[in-house]
Amino acid sequence: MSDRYDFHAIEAKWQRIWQEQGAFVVSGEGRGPKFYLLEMYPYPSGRIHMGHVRNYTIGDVVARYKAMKGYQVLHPMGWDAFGLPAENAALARGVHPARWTQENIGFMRQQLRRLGFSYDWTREIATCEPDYYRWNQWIFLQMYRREIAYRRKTRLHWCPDCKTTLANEQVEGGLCWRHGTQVEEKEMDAWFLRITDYAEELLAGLDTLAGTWPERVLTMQRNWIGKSVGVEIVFPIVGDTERLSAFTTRHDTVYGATFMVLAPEHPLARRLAAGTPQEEEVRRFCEEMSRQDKYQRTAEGQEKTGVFSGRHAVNPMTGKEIPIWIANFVLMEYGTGVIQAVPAHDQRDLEFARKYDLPVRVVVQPPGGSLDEATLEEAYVDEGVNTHSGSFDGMPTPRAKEAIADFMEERGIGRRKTQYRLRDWGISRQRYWGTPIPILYCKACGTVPVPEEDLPVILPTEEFEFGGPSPLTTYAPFYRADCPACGKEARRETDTMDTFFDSSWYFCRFTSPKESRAPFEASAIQRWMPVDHYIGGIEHAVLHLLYSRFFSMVLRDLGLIPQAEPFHELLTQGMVIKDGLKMSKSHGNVVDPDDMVKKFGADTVRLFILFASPPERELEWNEAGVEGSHRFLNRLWRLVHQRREALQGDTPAAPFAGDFSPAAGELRKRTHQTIRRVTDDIEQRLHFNTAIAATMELTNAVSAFEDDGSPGSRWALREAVHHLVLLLSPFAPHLAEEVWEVLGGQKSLVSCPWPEYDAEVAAEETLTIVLQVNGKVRGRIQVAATAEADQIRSLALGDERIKGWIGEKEIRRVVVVPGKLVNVVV
RNA sequence: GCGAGGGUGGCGGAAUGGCAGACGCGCUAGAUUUAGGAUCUAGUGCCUUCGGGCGUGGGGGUUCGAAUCCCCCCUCUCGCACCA
Repeated sequence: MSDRYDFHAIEAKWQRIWQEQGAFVVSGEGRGPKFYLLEMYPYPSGRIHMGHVRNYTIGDVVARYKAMKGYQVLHPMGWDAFGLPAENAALARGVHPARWTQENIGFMRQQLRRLGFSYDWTREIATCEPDYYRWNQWIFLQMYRREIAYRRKTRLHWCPDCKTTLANEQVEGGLCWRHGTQVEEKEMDAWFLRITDYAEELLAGLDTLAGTWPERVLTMQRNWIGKSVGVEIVFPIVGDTERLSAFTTRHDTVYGATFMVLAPEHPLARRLAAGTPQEEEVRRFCEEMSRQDKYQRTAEGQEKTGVFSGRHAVNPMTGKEIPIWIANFVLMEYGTGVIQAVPAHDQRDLEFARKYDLPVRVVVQPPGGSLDEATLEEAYVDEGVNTHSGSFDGMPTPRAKEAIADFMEERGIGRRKTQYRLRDWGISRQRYWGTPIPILYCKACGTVPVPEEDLPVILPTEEFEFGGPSPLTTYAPFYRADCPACGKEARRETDTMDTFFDSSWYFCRFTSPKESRAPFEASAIQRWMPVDHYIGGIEHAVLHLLYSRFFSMVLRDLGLIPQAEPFHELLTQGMVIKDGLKMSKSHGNVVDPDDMVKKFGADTVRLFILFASPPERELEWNEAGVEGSHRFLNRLWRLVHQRREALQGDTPAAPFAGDFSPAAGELRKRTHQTIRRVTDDIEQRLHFNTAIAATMELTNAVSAFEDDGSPGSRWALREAVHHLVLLLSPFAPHLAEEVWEVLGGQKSLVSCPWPEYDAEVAAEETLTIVLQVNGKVRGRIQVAATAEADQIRSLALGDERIKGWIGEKEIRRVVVVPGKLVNVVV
């Protein structure tokens, strides 16, 4: 053993040994209960970034810790290998997306290996391999058969930079999630997955995840699903056979509906106005609206504008005729694209009514209040008691809702309805680098699924021209096919799948990645699913995590997996920050993990990342802090090196029968207290920063310990260092292994059990009691841990300093908290 | 606007009703060294008349005791955003 901490040599050595031993390979029914630990697999963009390193380091600590605790740990890694950046790279550098992707995977795999992560590399998958994507196609066919996958023509979000359509979830405030480009609208045929069929279960499942998923993610998914319970009310149109249906959650206010409003895109908007004096005005308004950017037009705070359609509807409850308007603030996508406007009880409707001088009618009074419709400035939106509502007068809001809904259903005026904000998931992408959708279009037979035995539909990897439309659309060997039903010529679907399809079930594939007859093997799924602990970035709170939950429900309904929720515990790690900004290329503040590993070693980088901040919080990158972590590892190295002679000998596994000096006893106490602290910090809240701080304190105690050469002293020293190394091994595994070997450890730490603490040794025999007078600290005393409250009380009152502070004052109360403090109130 | 999470030394952070600032960084002084951005030792919240006083975004409250619980306000980050 050299006296220099040669981290390059040490890390390379142990990475080789782990690989040779297959230290992390999982096969068969291993010892112990299962633990499936997964980190979100990366897109092979070219290089690992600090966010990956953080994500995977956190996961690796948990994996190594659980393995030492006796679990059989499944800890796989793979590549989310389809996607647009590969095509962009092809355009920019003339490299085929397949080659670019493969090269990136090769490079990034080496980067991950150099960080010493405990992956079972025999299970590595890449979604761009036919072995993988054929099962995308197979799952798609099962969905098609069950009508979960369907095709329809619709308006879709189109990103001009991606040159493809986007799912609702991929549009953020009207901008492309990847490019930040204004998203356009395009009408086209596309494949959808009926995620809305699972809206209710997706919502209900969130309740079962409370406690194991962050509240933030649950809220985001709840908001995204956006459930509303209400009534769809039918309003006849005067002089027309058409009727208007409007969804509302406030059917209790229907008596106050004094006008109707249609979205400008509503198909009836222009037709209703035809032949009225307003026809021209309506035409102009609708055209102007269609020219405006929809996201700006429908943004909150936008001035409400509209036009009268020239026609009237009938309020089915009052029988009164009410005008039909067309306005910018009504969305065609939500509900029916028509609203009943109740200005007294809806702020938007009130603003609109005041602007265009439409009637306001109060039908709900707050408790004790009396709203005046002539002077009302703010809509009353809370619950109250119905008024001016015919036979429903005097009913409190919840009862009025029930009674009015019943009444409407009996008369056929309306029906109860649950509305969701969630839309079906559009998965068609007009791109090349993705899974081909296994569908054929035959002139005679129509839409025909590719027979399962013909899978996979292979994505051709010829040297195409990239940059324009997908080369699949012009490459005849791909799109030309025979119809499996009639044998005549058919055209193959040339759209590929959204890559979120790939990632919605990859965690299942890891359980049996080589399975060739099915997407995964039943017994492997039984053993390993669900993922016990899933770790990744918050950016997938809605996208990937919602889609994966949906897929799991579908796979369960297909009888392929036992349970619906795929991820038991979820940890969303915080961002890596530098100079107050997210570390990213666009901010120009990127620190390359490779540079750091070269300069300080993988163990240092891992340790710093874990030490600087708890996992769920942001992490401020600070190179001085990295040096601090490096110094700590160096200090530990030197400590072992300097005391090498003393440290070799009987391991603490062999109990020591003799006596310990007071100093040795003190060190043993610290050792066992540290085991307890580190274990609790990992187990209870994954706070690695405080766990590492505890190991630093023990290191300091070992440094300060003066070895008197006696057998007891030697034994206590060895015990401390042995345990210290075990405790550090999940964080800095290479150094720990190397030191362990020096200490005389016979086998790799990977197969060593996590240390247990001895509660008796860890116990404090005396405690420091804080003495307070009126809540202010005025002194401290040492008492035996076994001391009773009465004893502590009299010791405290007898203390000279405390006597001085009490003086002549009258003691009003003495609070004694055994083991903690005494507070004298005067 | 609604929802979630934050605000503690010069910095990252610790303490979840009981000693505020563990641990680390940085800084100061000293030792050692040819030298050091290496190592070791000591110190390091602010004020102080050296008794002590003040201090966890601000204000109020509960309590013997509050960074921690409750109410109001300010502020930052993220998500949703005219959803009927």
